[in-house]
Amino acid sequence: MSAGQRPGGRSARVRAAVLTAARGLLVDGYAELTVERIAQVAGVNKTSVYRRWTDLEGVLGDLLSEYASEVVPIPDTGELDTDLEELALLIRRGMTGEPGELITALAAAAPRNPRAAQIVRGFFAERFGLAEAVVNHAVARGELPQGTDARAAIELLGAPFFLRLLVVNEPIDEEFAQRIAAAAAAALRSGVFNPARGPRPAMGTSAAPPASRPGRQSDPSR
Amino acid sequence: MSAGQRPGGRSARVRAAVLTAARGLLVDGYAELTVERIAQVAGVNKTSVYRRWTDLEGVLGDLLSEYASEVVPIPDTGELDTDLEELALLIRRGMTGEPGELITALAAAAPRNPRAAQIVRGFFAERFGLAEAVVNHAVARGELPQGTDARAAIELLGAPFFLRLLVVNEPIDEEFAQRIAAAAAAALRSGVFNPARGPRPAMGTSAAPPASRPGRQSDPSR
DNA sequence: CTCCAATCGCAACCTGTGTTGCTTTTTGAG
DNA sequence: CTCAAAAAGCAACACAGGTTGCGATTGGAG
Repeated sequence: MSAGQRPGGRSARVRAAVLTAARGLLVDGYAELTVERIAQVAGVNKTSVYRRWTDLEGVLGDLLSEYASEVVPIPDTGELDTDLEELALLIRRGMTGEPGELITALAAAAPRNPRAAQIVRGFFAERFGLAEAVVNHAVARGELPQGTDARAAIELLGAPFFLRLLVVNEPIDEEFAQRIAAAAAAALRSGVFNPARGPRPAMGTSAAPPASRPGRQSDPSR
Repeated sequence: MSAGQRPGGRSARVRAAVLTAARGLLVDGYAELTVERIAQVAGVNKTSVYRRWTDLEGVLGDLLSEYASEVVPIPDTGELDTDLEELALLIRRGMTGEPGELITALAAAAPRNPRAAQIVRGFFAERFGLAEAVVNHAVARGELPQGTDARAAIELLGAPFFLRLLVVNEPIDEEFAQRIAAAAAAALRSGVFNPARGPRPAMGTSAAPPASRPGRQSDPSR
């Protein structure tokens, strides 16, 4: 066996040039981003880009995987509230600036591009999985009951960032992050994510009638 | 000088045909959706579509505005928890099936298409605004303190649905909706959404400063 | 019923994305 | 240094999305 791939000099140079160019163009927004322009800026022929990455989204995926390989320091301050706050601030940093653009672009491509969808899904599956440690530590510490649904809690914590980034397009500042963290902490402590109680919060009064549809408007019209 | 627009017979027929065709194609997913195909299915020339709607996203926007004009019965059961649960189930219904595809498509187009972004933003600004009533009612009822940030609470409630719809692509079932509602209720009661800052026990309600207009924020920084 | 403007259909055309076949350069083992 | 394979460059092309100009239809006021 001989002659496998060959990531030697030029190939590496082309690859680096393309990724750098893509990164540079990305800050001008996804709207301006196109394979041809990337190739042009990189001083490379567009066929090279298409052959190596297939797609614009392939290039973006490569960029994202650089972030994915960065080690994120999952907070472990010894207390749930501060851990959650640190985590929220971390998420915030990963959602603003360049990585934010990257996520936006890939998320936008996802509905039309299965590979892009896969990339996004995989990335956040991993990230969320790591973040669950914050909740699990609190469980181990006795701050939260055993069996707390860490995944659901992390989803609750992360979701508002996506809402602002992808839909509402409002600024994501530190105060916002802090408030989300506090909300997640409150939800966690309320026992909502405890499998034993089910979705019922059981705060005060259990006077709610057991009717399946307690409200008055149940409108099947559509 | 007369003759304004003319939404008479044929125009109306074309419009209806296009929207129906778009709706029909949408269920096969956004990936299959294109102006040319819509025109073809509608039995209409593509130029007609482009002239009237400019864009594929324009057509989608029209479809969405049909939903927007539907009256949504904001829950008012007399209790915060059940109101939130009803609301969450309502959101769930608006996120699954056809409207879900519609939202997905428009959100995906948004980063490249300012008009699409505007449509999505406007739609949810209105919807969220209506939903705030649930929180405000609870405030009026004394279940929550004056000045509770209804908007933030509704964002917290809605966000997880978007996360699942747009990035993680996981099923959005009723149990999920119920749990999110419970989490939002817990966060609300914890006082996280009070302007006073810091978690306070709810229900207390005495130290409310004499704000001139209850539940009205004059300057949401823009 | 008549007639004009609004609207639609049609066909040609422009543009940018992505593909293909082939040539040229580069790499790295022998 | 030599040379075969790998990768990049180049140019022509295919094709879908979108635009434009013009003639044909149609709606509705008079």
